[in-house]
Amino acid sequence: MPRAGLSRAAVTDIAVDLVDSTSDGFATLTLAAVAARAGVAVPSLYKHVGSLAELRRAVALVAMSELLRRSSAATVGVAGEDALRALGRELRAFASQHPGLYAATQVAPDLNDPAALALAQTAADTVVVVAAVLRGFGLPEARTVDAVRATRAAIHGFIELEAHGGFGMPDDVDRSFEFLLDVLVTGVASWSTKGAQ
Amino acid sequence: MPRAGLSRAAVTDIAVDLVDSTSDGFATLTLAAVAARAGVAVPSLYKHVGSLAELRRAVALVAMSELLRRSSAATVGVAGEDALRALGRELRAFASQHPGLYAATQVAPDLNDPAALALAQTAADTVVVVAAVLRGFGLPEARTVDAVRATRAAIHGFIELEAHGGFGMPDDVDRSFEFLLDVLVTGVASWSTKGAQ
DNA sequence: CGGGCAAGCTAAGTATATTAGCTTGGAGGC
DNA sequence: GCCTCCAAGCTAATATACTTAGCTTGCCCG
Repeated sequence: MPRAGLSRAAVTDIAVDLVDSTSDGFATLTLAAVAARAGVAVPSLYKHVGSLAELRRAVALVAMSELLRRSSAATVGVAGEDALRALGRELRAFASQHPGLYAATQVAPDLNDPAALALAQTAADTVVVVAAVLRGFGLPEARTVDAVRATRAAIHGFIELEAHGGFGMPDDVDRSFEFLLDVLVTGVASWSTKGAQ
Repeated sequence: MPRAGLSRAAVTDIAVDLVDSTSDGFATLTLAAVAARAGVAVPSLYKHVGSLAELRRAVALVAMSELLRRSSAATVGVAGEDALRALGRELRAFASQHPGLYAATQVAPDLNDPAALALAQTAADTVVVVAAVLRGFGLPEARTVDAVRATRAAIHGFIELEAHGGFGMPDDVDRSFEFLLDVLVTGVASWSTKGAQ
């Protein structure tokens, strides 16, 4: 029988596809599903991947990289309020189009894993994008970290609640998200002026 | 051998204890652990509980009830900005003191489960508390739903990121949370005046 | 004191990850 | 062109889950 010709990258690709194919794909990812898709017995996967947890972190890295790419792309050449709104809308769009991958980006980077460095680095890079977006608001240096955290929290929380059916009747969720962006813009801007006094 | 004298409530109590004893207790809850604690074989639990999923929803109901109780208690007799801040701090404190139970409150209420009604109702009640808190801001009627969602999203997102180690260096997370509350208060207040014009 | 029911049990089936050890396809050296 | 060797595959086995089926028996109620 011919060999499948797998590799770590090929296995990760399959896992990414599976995760991306359903909304809770990341939580329900199994080696059995990956092996079936690869046309291989389950233990064979261990030739390419150390464990299910490691595979999940590999998927997380792919997902986080895509999140970073889209965040950057959506905010180049835009500044201040417009950039913040664009970032928020892009993140929500990504989560809506790829709920499984968005869930994967929330994995806690495990240390003592070689790929953990790359994952932690990519995660840090996405935070840098948020910080860059907020730079246009002229916040006092000491408040930048706070503003980054507040921005991430607000957008992530909205995405999370929306994805998990946390909003009862769908009273026009788009408008609610725009409201959230308004609150963020107004709130952050107010701090920037306060701090400037 | 004497009987353990279990009941649905007793089993749920044990599960709640287990969930509450570790930070990721809800995700790692197993029937094996519950049975061990109860001094009973695993299949015996099915005399009291339909499935692991149902038990998790029972735990979710307990957790959500406690969240509702504390939310209400923290905001009675307070109004406007103070109420919003008190609500936020209380939710974060609850999540910090009972991370397992907080995670349980995020379970999606499953329909076609008798207990689902109670869970959905309790969840709705907590939303009512948020709505009541925001009433003091004099928002236009049409924006109330948006403001409730933005408030829940911001606070929940912060708690989630904090719990999952999403904040790199702990630059004083308390201050960041206060910043978030400032942003919320300012942002929501601005909308209330805008809407009044 | 006896009947019956529900609370417990064991046994078995399914699904999952993981480890150990074997087999062999196929590329690279001679 | 053949042979060697290694890694990519395999089967077998272990461990941990949930769940169902069917049996046994403790114990309440009449």
